[in-house]
Amino acid sequence: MINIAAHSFHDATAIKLPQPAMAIAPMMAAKGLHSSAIRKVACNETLWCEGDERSHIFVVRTGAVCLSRTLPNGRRIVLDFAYPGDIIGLGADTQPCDAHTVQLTRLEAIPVAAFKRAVAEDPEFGRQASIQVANALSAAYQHVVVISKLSANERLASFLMALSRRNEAHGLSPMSILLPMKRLDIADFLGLTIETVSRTFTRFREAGLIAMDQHNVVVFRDLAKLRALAAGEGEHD
Amino acid sequence: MINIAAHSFHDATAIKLPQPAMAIAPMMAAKGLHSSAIRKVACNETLWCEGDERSHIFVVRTGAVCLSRTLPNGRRIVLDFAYPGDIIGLGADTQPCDAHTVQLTRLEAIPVAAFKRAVAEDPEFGRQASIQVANALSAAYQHVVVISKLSANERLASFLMALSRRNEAHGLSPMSILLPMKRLDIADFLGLTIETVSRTFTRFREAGLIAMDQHNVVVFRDLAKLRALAAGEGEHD
DNA sequence: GCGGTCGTGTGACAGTGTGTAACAGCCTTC
DNA sequence: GAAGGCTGTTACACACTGTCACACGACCGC
Repeated sequence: MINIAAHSFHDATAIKLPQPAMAIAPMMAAKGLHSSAIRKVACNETLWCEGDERSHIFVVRTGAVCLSRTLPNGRRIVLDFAYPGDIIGLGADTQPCDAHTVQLTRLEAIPVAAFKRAVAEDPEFGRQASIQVANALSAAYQHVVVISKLSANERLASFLMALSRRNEAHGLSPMSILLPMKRLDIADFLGLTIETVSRTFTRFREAGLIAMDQHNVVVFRDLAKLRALAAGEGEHD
Repeated sequence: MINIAAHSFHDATAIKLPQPAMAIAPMMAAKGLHSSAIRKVACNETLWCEGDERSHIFVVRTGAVCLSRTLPNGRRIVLDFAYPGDIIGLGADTQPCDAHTVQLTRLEAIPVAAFKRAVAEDPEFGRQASIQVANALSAAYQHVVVISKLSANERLASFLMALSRRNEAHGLSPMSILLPMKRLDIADFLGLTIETVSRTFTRFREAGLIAMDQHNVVVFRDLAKLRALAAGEGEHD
């Protein structure tokens, strides 16, 4: 359930935070762990459920994965999204959340046994994995901040800016992003309803902050203002 | 910033989750790490700030510590509380949050260097520390759930029941708890305002769910209903 | 005693976001 | 091309929580 990309979800405190320690990815490649089978998974398929014994570590190749929890009465919370390049399933032996695809997704599946062998052989490898978990924790803290103290406008801006920064980190343009998930997933991630998300998109369009030709493509028109919103500097105070 | 006790903040999903792996505490004792100096810290003192290099791992002996983040505009979010027996400061080398005391607190301070030596000597020790971080992540996920999907009533119930369970786990009565922190800390932890927290306490009293002679002592009168509330089973749906 | 601060509790009111609903656009299916 | 399902958008009344204001008690120094 550890999601390296989660670490990019830092707007309010982006400057202070350590860089995502991606060192583990090349280490995994060097160990031949990437030779594992590649799975092609349809949209809306469950990878694991909360409480499951962890069986594999997954590396997302294409598509997107959604990490969530569900309350007894059916209310769902999205804890994180995993995008291509992200590693999910690090951490404890018992899954702390559900994981399901939100698109047609290709994954590399690394059996936990193989992963643990690699850790046992090379302590540095285990150390890198721990750093990823610590980064995920820091990202979860940031998620708490976003949900508990930001307005709907600020939350959506924070979400969009995280994706923009992710694009930038991957050598793509930060001026536009592609939303692989549905409005409901965004709403459940930001602790809002689907209607509020929809309304906020509309407000951003009307205010000239963004432009949208399609439902899943966002072009940024005023990155500075969006970043200020995302950092919680706008509106109140 | 890792807080073992945080793990007890699981009401909605308590059954599914692994037991707090306290194995690391006796291991630390066995390694003589506990021989470190004990610090007596006044109320409202800062132990570290977000972004600081980690210098010590702390074991709380008495009192209570509050882990928080602050937004650029001054809005504060409490991420967790650490109580006697809890270990804080595990995880990454850069602190992901602030830490300050909310009471007169006695702490054992273990220098990071000594801790790292112990990890290098004994991989199992490092593994136990990683498990603590993973547990803290699971607790942070639960915090996201509480804040994003529960009502004010449910949030406060969730908080009170976590403390009740903690008492139970420590061999004390689950029927009453002591609140070491102020209303403002509780409010910032639950993503509410101090007024809402105050009103919710009053509502609980009037509904016969709790009794309070003093501001910081809560006696539970209807644990079953409170637990249902905490699990998000009450009210809506 | 007095006046000050701090923490807490309570009331009136406003505002944000929600719930419910209807509707539009796009896709698949027949 | 029509029917139906899914996703997204918009409108409006309502509820919950936040904001602002003030009262109360405990504690402290004068």
